[in-house]
Amino acid sequence: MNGKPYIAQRPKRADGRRNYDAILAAARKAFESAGADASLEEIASQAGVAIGTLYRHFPTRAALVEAATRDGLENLVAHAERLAAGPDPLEALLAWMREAVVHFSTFRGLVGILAQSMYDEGTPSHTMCSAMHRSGADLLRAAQAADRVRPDLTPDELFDLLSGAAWVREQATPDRDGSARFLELVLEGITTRG
Amino acid sequence: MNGKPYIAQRPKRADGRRNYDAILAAARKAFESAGADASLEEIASQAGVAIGTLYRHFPTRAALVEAATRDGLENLVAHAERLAAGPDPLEALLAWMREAVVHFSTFRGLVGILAQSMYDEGTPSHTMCSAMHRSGADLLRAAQAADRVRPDLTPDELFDLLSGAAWVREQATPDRDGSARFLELVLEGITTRG
DNA sequence: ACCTGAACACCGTTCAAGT
DNA sequence: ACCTGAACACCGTTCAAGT
Repeated sequence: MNGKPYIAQRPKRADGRRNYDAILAAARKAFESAGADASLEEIASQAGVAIGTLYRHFPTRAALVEAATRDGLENLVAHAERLAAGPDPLEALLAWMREAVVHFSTFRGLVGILAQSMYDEGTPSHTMCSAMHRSGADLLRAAQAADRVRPDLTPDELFDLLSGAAWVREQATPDRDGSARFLELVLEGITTRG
Repeated sequence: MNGKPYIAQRPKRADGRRNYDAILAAARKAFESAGADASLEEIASQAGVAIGTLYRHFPTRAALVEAATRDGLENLVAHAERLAAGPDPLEALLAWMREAVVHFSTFRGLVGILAQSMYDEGTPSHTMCSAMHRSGADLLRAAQAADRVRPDLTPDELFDLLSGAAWVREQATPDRDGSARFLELVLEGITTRG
């Protein structure tokens, strides 16, 4: 429909770059403690800038969230490539799944944003999400080719399972995090048994 | 910590009851279209009452959500009892799980509220949630006693799986709802195979 | 090119005045 | 016992004025 979604860019001028970095650092801290709907005014004030400066660099909340989580998604993609080179395609997939669940639940509300991004091209994180989606799909295909995962499982279904696990983790309290067990149970359902 | 959570009560006076019902109807509609964080002012205005009247009946958003979903949870408990009387304990559990997932995802944000209520006694829906939790646990225990479900699955784990499925459904668009398949895959992981 | 902060809009929440 | 709506607070968002 509309044009390309706005992707935040690190400014070239020194003062702009300093503020950009300070806002991102404050945003990550705020998201982790208050979730994806943390107060933008609070973030600006923690970063020591006026609210207009935050909006100049990140015109929408989605752009700020995307910038704050870009590194993590890139790491996930890079790690998938390293894992794909390993000997055991099932172990590679499982290790990546565990890592993905942890990243998806970095802060409350993130997994919902990622799930929407996956299927909405109008979203800042859509491109990164698609790349990550492809990484996971590649690992899945390899594990299926080796007859270690049921052949009828699609990449979309894999991501529903991962997102569900991440959501459980996002809801968890330190004393009660069911996401590891959740993933374990899911794996029982998708791995092939001899 | 603090006293009992406030549970909304249907008033005795006719005008109060009329408003109470109108607010609930408007709230259900608003929650379904805008999620659990729908505008309260909009709900009051749709119900034809002043904002103060909404607050008089439902002093917190949680109280309004609880009142709007109380019937559904009661039905779920009642249905569990009927199912428990049936001949096949696995079928009973599965039927109830499917129904629970649908109810948990009545509107965006509900499953998160329910998940919190399950473990936070300070919440209006805690009592209802606990009753529902017991219903599910009973069906689970019966299916395990019949050797149809893995014996090491706990009720808390069952609810994590149900909540994850409901969350996937909550995110879904009409053309893409992966929750049925999600549940199917989960069932592969928890049923015992001969 | 970047920053500031006042200004406006919207919504949640409370409460004094009413019937 | 219940209703009304003004009042206050808080936050998102824009924009004119500045460097």
